[in-house]
Amino acid sequence: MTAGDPGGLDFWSFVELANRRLAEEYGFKHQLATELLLTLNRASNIVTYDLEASVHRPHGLSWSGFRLLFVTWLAGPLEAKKAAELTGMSRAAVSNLAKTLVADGSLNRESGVRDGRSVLLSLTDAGHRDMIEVFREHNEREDEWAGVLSPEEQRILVMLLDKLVTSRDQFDVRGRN
Amino acid sequence: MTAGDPGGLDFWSFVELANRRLAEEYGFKHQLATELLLTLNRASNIVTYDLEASVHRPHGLSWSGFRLLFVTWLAGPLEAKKAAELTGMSRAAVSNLAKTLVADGSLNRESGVRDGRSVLLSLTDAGHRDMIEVFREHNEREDEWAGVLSPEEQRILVMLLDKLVTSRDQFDVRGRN
DNA sequence: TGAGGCTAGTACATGTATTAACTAGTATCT
DNA sequence: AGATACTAGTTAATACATGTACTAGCCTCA
Repeated sequence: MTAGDPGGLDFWSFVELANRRLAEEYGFKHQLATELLLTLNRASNIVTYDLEASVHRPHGLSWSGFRLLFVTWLAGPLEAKKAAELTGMSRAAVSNLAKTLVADGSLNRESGVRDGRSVLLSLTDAGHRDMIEVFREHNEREDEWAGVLSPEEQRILVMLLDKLVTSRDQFDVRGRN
Repeated sequence: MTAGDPGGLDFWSFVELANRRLAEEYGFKHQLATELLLTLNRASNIVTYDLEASVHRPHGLSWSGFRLLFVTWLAGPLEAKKAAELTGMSRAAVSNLAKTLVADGSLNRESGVRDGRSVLLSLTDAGHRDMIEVFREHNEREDEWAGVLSPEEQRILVMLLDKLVTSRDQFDVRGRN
């Protein structure tokens, strides 16, 4: 083995090991960047997985399904395209998801009047009732997560994450269709 | 429409609108937590998607494929289970992915000697060469992303993200199998 | 030593994402 | 008005992750 016994590695000792080898053996330079993106990715995955498993699946919703209903709930009836932008999904994903949510009875889909191509999404009454309940649980869970940071820390974190993604106009970023 | 014309909504005005309605119309309390998790999720998705589209897909790798090869590269030959822990995937995902990466010729899979149930993953020579090149591009791209924050800000961000996920022992978090 | 329980990995069915190709409606420009 | 280009949405093929159920190997302890 080149890296010693990896049996006891946890995430942080892996990051440390990785950074050391990347720098010393291969001469890569941007270690802090690697560490940052690894940590960002991991934090998001852990939190998302927990919310989906503990809140949404028990209500028969996928994480994506929740996100789509959430923006539809709060941003009023909106076009599928807008929903895709706000949720960060592709238009095709919204189209597919909408189909199942309509079948489940939580979403309405009607053609737009101004633009005949567009589709307006809105919640059904049942969908609205469900969202209030699901979001109640979701919000409690979110608070448990966020609560390990002070409000000040939370604000800093939001600010830094925002800065990270909004400054991306500085280079050519690949986004979804 | 209950929410006014949503046509001009971008992510941040949506968050603002959502928070206002959640608080005023429905009486939900943990707005900062909602904002934090929405922002975290979004930042991670945007950065990940960009890296995958601009670096990994052109090399014929999925994001997950890259992650698996990455930990295998740096943490030496390791058991599939360990790889699952480090990448945050399920064991089944590692098993499936390994199958395709072995077929692609970048990964070796051999049975463990100590434990006959386990499987040891390691890079082939070709896989090793590929990783060096792919990671070079990956690391440059990471640096472009991280570079919009000062090193000090990057460190704070890493620290806060770490605090967020490592304090989770305080409550019962759902993790993958 | 052998029964029961545990663990690593895999196969399968399912769900859901992606891209690319397509349809149909809209906008523009002459 | 008509040709052309563009845009919204859907569909189809494909990729991949999940949970569940299973197999096979290990461990313990009586």
